[in-house]
Amino acid sequence: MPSKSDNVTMDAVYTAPGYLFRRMQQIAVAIFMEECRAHDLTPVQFAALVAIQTHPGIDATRLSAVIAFDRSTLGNVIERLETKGYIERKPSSGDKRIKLLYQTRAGAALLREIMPSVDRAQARMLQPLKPADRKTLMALLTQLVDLNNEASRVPLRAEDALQHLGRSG
Amino acid sequence: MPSKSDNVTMDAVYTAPGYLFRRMQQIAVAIFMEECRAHDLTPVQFAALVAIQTHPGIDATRLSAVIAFDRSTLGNVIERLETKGYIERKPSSGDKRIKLLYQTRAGAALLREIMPSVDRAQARMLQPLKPADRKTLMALLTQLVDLNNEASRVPLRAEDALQHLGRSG
DNA sequence: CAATTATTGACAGCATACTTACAATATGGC
DNA sequence: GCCATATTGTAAGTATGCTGTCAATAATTG
Repeated sequence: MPSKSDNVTMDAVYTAPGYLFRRMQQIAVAIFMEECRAHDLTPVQFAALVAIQTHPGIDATRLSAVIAFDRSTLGNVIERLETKGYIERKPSSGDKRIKLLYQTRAGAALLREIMPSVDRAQARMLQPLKPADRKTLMALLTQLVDLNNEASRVPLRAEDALQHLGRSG
Repeated sequence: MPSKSDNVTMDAVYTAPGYLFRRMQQIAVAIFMEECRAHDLTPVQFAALVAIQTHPGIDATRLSAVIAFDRSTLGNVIERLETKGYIERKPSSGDKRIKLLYQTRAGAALLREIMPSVDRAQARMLQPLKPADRKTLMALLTQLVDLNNEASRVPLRAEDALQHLGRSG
């Protein structure tokens, strides 16, 4: 606690949860990019590619809900994945507004190849902690993200994709 | 654990530390922006403003080390703070390359006014957890960020600013 | 069935975050 | 003092992440 109420110190930044979350995110991205450099795939593109593989024929709006991504941003991500040949966009026969997303053979191959690097990256992020502490941190973070889901601008809606699978074509 | 080794599920995304860190960062920024909407200041701009108040006459390179920010990004952040009238850039008498950063009266006033909102935002981020769990999470996260400091592209170097105070003019 | 409302994808704009490159300037060794 | 090297700020380019808006199309409702 600072001695004077109007004298802000750097502790107001360094001990703030928001600062630590941003810092950890920076570190996580740096480690991911370092491990996956050879595969030319960002963390976001990886998540999108996995989601498209898991939910073939999903559309962009539902994809954004499945990986808790902003829809506007996702458009560019999809475009990059398409340019690189990892996914395809096909018009829907039922709904002329939407474009269905499918993984290509190259996309599936890339995902197989990159998994070890991704696993290494994820392990490296937590490596400095003792195993028990890693579990504690992940448990608390999982809880917190879940309980704060509605606070983010793009809440996670993992179920929407399943609804979709039951209707479109 | 998936039953087939080549069949990736969304768990590969949802349980990955990197995904949780990104998600938590999204949530933290959303909460900060919501609480501080009236003050027209982003989390990054807030950190920069605090650092400039704490280290008057710091230059951009040292500032980037003090708040663990990319130097290129920081150029734009500084420009926005200057445009809004919260800081000033003055040439250094000793080194013609650098521009020294100072907080304006308006910047100091803004910082005073915004602190309650910032505190509220930081509290809200952790609120869903029990008090004991908040402490545990912050302690582990502080450790992890510190131990992973060198892994990020812009490691935190809090001391550099102090070195600077002892030489420039 | 027609009119309102909602959804979808695209786009423009702002703000981080990082990479590389560059010009101006400092600093070091010689 | 001169030259190789390093530092500083800036800019261009890429990639998220968000806010809006818009047109096309669907779905709903009177």
